[in-house]
Amino acid sequence: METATPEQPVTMDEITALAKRRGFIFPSSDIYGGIGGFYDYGPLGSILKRNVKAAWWRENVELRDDVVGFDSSIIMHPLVWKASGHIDVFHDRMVDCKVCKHRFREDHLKNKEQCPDCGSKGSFTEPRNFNLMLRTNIGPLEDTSSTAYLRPETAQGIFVNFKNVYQSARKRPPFGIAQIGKSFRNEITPGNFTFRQREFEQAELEYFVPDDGRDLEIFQDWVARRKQWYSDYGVKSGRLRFYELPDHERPHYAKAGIDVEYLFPWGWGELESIAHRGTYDLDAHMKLSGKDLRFFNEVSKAHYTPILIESSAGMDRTTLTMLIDAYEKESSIDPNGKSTERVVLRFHPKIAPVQAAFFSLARNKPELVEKARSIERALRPMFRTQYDEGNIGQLYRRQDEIGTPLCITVDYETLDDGHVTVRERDSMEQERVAVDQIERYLRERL
RNA sequence: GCGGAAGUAGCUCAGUGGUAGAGCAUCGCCUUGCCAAGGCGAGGGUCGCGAGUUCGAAUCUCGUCUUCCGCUCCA
Repeated sequence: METATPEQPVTMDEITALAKRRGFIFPSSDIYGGIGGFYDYGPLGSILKRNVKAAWWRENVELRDDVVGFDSSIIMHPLVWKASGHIDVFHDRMVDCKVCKHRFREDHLKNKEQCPDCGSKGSFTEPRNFNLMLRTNIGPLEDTSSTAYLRPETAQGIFVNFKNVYQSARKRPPFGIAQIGKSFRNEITPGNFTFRQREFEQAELEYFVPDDGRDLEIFQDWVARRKQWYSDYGVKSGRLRFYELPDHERPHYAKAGIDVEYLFPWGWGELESIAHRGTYDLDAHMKLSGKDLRFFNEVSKAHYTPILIESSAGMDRTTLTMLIDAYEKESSIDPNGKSTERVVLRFHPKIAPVQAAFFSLARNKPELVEKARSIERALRPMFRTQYDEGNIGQLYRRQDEIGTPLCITVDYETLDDGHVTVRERDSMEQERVAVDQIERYLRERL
């Protein structure tokens, strides 16, 4: 069990408990005992994740004239995975040593009879296939000719549509193609809540660069953009690092690579990988498909394969990061001298599942209830709102725990002076605002 | 995959062979009325699942599944 540290005082127990209690994330198929590596997003979690994805899409597609969006199918032609190398890489034949229980790739063993770790002879199991791609069958016959794979990454859908996209969108390098979608991997050991799942969602941007020597500059520019994005959405800088991959951790064709990592309660974990991939991916598809995916350089009068700068971010991991990073537990002493605790999620207003909650100070006074409900109803088209009623202290705490930035309360005076109380989540400070100004007030703050 | 631990209400747990419980949470009513946990009431569990032993199993036995921790594996 991980321990709380000054840098990351939250424990995963607190996060998973809150996630379930408030309806962010549940184990998949809960009533059947769950299924390892799969999770479901509840009413609040589904909005949170949607908001995270929308924030990524807004920044990397909508606000850029050099990036276009894309959405490819999950199942593709099996040859796609042949060209990408996934069928070979993800198809390792593994043997286990029955004595020391260690597992090895068969093709990595120098001596097929002797275990390199414990020296036992003849202790290996029969080689078994470890296919990390999830498999299915196309058509009703379950024979090998119909085997297909659920994509282990979304990127290949972009590569194989590369020509369709740039021709129809009339783009030439430098330009990017972005996609958010589900991917699947038969992870041997899923774990750490939604961090390592067998079904997960990726946001990938494939940026195609001309052969004019600006590839490393564009790579660095992208890293800076991503830094800014995490910072804009309030991820604490002390819990975020950009790990530069040394030569031996990168593929031979890659000139640079950076992992974006977050300090999770169990340690540093990868959120996103930013990679210089050279011409590797397009070359591979050109070779297997026989299609020409090159451009013509008008200056050098030569054909060239665009260089690829890839950014691949895990949306479930980013959502989990937002949940963990926003989590704070405050202890204070109330006026009666009693120690009291407050759990608050300090979400950025753009990703908070509920942006503004509206209360009636009394639930058994119909005129207050109706007033609060009608204000909430009027603002619902503009903001993510919620109506609630009851003990005011409880209402505030409940909204704190789901990260609602602003609470608006209708009280007895509202009926006389037309003002409501607005209470801010982080400072807990209150101010009176005229009802006819409330929309403008929220617009400035959310 | 290996080792260890744990599965009883939404949550935290009590209950060691004899009619399934508590606190919190949820819902309703009352009360209070700006920073939670005042009153009354209600709903909610084939005790993870399956066999076995027994007159009788949450409890004993076996199997199985799931989760967590550590290792292993893995980008």
